[in-house]
Amino acid sequence: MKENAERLLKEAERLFAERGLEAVGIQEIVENCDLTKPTLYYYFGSREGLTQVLFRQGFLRLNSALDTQSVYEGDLPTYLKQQWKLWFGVVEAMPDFFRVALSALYLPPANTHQVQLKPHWDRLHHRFEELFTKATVHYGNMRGREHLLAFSWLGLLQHWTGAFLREGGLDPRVEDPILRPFLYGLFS
Amino acid sequence: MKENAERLLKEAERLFAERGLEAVGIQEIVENCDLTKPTLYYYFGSREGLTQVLFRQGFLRLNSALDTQSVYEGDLPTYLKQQWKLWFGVVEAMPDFFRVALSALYLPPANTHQVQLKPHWDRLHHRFEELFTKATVHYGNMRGREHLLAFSWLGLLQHWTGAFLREGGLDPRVEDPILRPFLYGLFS
DNA sequence: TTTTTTATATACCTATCGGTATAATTCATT
DNA sequence: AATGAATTATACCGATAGGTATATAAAAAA
Repeated sequence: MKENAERLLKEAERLFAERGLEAVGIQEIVENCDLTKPTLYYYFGSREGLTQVLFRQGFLRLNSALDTQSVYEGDLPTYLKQQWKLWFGVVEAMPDFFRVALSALYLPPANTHQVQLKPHWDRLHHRFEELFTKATVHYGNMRGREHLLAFSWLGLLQHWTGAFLREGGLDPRVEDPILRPFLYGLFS
Repeated sequence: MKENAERLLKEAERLFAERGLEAVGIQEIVENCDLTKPTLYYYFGSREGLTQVLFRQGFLRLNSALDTQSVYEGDLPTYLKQQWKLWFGVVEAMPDFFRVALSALYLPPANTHQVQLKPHWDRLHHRFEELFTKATVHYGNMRGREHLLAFSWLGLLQHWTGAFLREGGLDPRVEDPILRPFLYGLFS
């Protein structure tokens, strides 16, 4: 990607993270980059095109990071703990992206940004669901709850990502008291 | 409150819930009520005044509903289950309000609507924290975790409220698998 | 070197935003 | 009936929104 396109994308992400997706205009983005509107429209076509690229890149990086984890092999608690660490590693690496991605989490279905972001969150949910489905081979009692478990797991990650972003980090001592009840829930 | 003021408030809530707080203009609100802008400004002073009244009324009603629960008396799991039911009773009674209140949950701290809504969510968190603090009398092992537990409990409610609003309700059969791990977490 | 493609700027478009000065209307009180 | 307050409408404000027609500059290809 060309340098100015990246600068625009980076600055847009920064501003969106700072004040919200709908509170930042195109004008301000290009001004902060010492560029003009036609340049942004040359690269991204429209405002939606800009946010679309932003979301796609961010979730691609998140998914790639999760992909680095070796395949699940029978020890689900350990696997999830690793995934937790992996997740928050990415949050720490690109906090602005998560601020933006989270900001649209509960937007109404008819909202433009929700329309753009939902597929990405859904893919994550699907990914988790597949994990829990695979795990039913070893944890048969989970059968029939894969969807619910994936949704709860995603909720846990989202909720504590919000906390991470507000407080600039997560006290490592809370990891255990957070994860333990969820892991317990897998077996009961 | 005067009739037209209530109509405006109700219509604003509906539109905000449908498309998001920042995607709806004053003009559209008043038009849908067959009124004009000066009328809205006569009653609410400004756009922020309108949303402020909206949030205040909604959270007042939520808190009032939670207040109907008798004081905690030593059986925390039962108390929380009741509170869960109470909460989702309110969600069902005023879904649009929760759509709006949730939509700003993860907005950046500098965002206007986040600024307006955060105090209300904080008050809820505070309320829950007090509950868990009281409960440490009977559940000493919770001591020192009151803040974390209140935050987790709030997160659980928010997450599943989102699900409720998307799907138009919550399968009562999921209540137990959701609550059980959290309640377990209280003791470990 | 000429031509073509890529990249950026100037200057403008229409629509809408939140908000208001002013006037008219409605309504209760006297 | 006259008065004064409460309520609503007409018509406007400046600012900014997203977006673009057109020209120009820079770089690559011929």
